[in-house]
Amino acid sequence: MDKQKEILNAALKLFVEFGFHGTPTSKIAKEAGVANGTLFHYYSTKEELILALYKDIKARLTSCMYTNADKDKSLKEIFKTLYINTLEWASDHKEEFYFIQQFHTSPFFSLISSEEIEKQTKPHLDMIQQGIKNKILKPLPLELLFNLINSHISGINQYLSSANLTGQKQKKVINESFDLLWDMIT
Amino acid sequence: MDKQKEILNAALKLFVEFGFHGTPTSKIAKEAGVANGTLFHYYSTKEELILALYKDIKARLTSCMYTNADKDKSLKEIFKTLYINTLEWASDHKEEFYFIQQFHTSPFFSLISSEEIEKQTKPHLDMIQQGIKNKILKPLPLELLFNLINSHISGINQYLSSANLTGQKQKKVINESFDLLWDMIT
DNA sequence: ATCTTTGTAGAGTGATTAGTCAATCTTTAT
DNA sequence: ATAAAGATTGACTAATCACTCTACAAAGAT
Repeated sequence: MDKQKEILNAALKLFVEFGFHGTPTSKIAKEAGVANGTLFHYYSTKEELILALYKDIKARLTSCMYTNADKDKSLKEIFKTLYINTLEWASDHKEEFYFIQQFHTSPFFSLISSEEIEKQTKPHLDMIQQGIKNKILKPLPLELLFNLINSHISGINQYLSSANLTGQKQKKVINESFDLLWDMIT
Repeated sequence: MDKQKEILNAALKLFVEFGFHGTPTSKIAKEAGVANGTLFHYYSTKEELILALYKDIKARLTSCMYTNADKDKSLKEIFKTLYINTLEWASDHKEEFYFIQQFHTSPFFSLISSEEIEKQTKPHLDMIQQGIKNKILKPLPLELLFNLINSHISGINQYLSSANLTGQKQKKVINESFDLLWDMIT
């Protein structure tokens, strides 16, 4: 077992349950089954651990999000693939997805450089811009469309989390809610 | 000046900036211009203060939200009034609105009883149900529509927060985004 | 085999924190 | 005017926390 990963796993679990400052590093170490000092061997401060955890989770989400989003597909198909991938990842990684939201409304979010944020959002903004240029998407402000899509996904995820549906029904909701979104922005 | 209100104001400001556990009660007292003990005179624990602040802000939002939402108006008009009121309140009370989101993705949210939550959401769910019954809204699951509307508002608010528009343009965005939402759910 | 680097441990530390308490001040009721 | 109740203070405390430090073990390189 990789102790560093154990630390990240433990931190995720505890942060989601007790919050960032509500989780002492000592408890993280204990939950991970490592000594106190080991945690600080990998992450020299608690803040560094939090940021590393965020980046790790974000990277895993991004990676999963783009699977099967082949460039030869139509824009709508690509959009839909990203949409479905995101919601299914969220459903399979509830703690991780919750952590991202928790992080975004925490003081730690301001520690992420604007370049880092841009690097993450740029591909999506580019896609949207392309959609507008090709007259597929409505000629609304880029950021507005972006926020609309993101919050729509977040809303559907909240619904799926609260209503415990079977895999079949969940897929149906994801598919139909995509159409709602697509109709709204095209 | 009411010291209790000063404490809530200071707590709001600091919680938004530094997070719940990142803000010591001593700093709240100092920011509020009161002694340490005074804070604990009004709120016997920090947790109690956090919950009181949430309930206070939520009550103010709810109160503002329903102004001019007269019952003789059509459902669409009522929906639109609530929509606009919420977004304008959010724009005029950025810290408060941010605090609500921060609270919802914090461990403290689980301390709000389900009755309290239901009391807050019931009126909205009832309105949606009425809309479905009257065949105005699409026959989608109640909770789905509810989450869709909420997250739509949250998305528009995020856009308005980042794009610093003039009052005029902001009103235009609010109005037009309502139409997008309304078309989606009807 | 020996040296170097890296990983791991856990007791220890100084600073910080939520909450207490006894003393004073202010307001209200009679 | 006086008593009772409530408000305010700030020093104090016991607990907790992030982080350090020294010692030791494991692994890799030469």
